Amino acid sequence: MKFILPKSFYARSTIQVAQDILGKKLVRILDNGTVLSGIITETEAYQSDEPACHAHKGCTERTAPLFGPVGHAYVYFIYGNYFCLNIVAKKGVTAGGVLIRAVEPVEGVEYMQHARKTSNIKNLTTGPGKLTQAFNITKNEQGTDVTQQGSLYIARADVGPFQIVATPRIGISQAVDKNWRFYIKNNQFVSKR
DNA sequence: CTAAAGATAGACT
DNA sequence: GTCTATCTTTAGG
Repeated sequence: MKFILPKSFYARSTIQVAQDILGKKLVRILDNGTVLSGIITETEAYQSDEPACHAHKGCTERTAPLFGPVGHAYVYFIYGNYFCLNIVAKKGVTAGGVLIRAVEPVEGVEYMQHARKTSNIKNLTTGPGKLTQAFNITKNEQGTDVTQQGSLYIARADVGPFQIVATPRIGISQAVDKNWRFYIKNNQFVSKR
């Protein structure tokens, strides 16, 4: 039985969602029917009222989904090589989203190993650019509604209790004093840097 | 039209 | 631990 997180889950403060989405399952259905899934282990919160967010300067063509309805995917290309996956989530701000930084592979591990060209399971999805490669997520997934069972969605997962750790975000030059990066304590599948 | 910077990963010292 | 490839997006003339 699948338990997809409803839109109301994302209609809360971005920071709240970033924490609550930890331990949930990211599911990806490929065109050929292959199922890929993983437990979300690391996230970051971004919202338009702070300078580190892409949407801070206003709505542009790239960031448009962040201003739209919650529960949609926001995918962008960075550094000429990598994609990053975000889920739109906000309340009380004009735009905001949760960056998925890392997941723990569950289903479709063989496909991920092929896509990532490595058999080291701890190197498959432990970073924003890595997980999009492993899950075959590209700009085609831009705007996908993750509250509906389609090619990409997020479901509740059967995981035990865990502790959440908050730290400063990674790879940004502004608002680094905010502890808006969250990950599951003692989980090996988080990006280390 | 031209230029500069960026929510990274991987290779190299 | 440090350095660079690489190209989309965005700002400015």
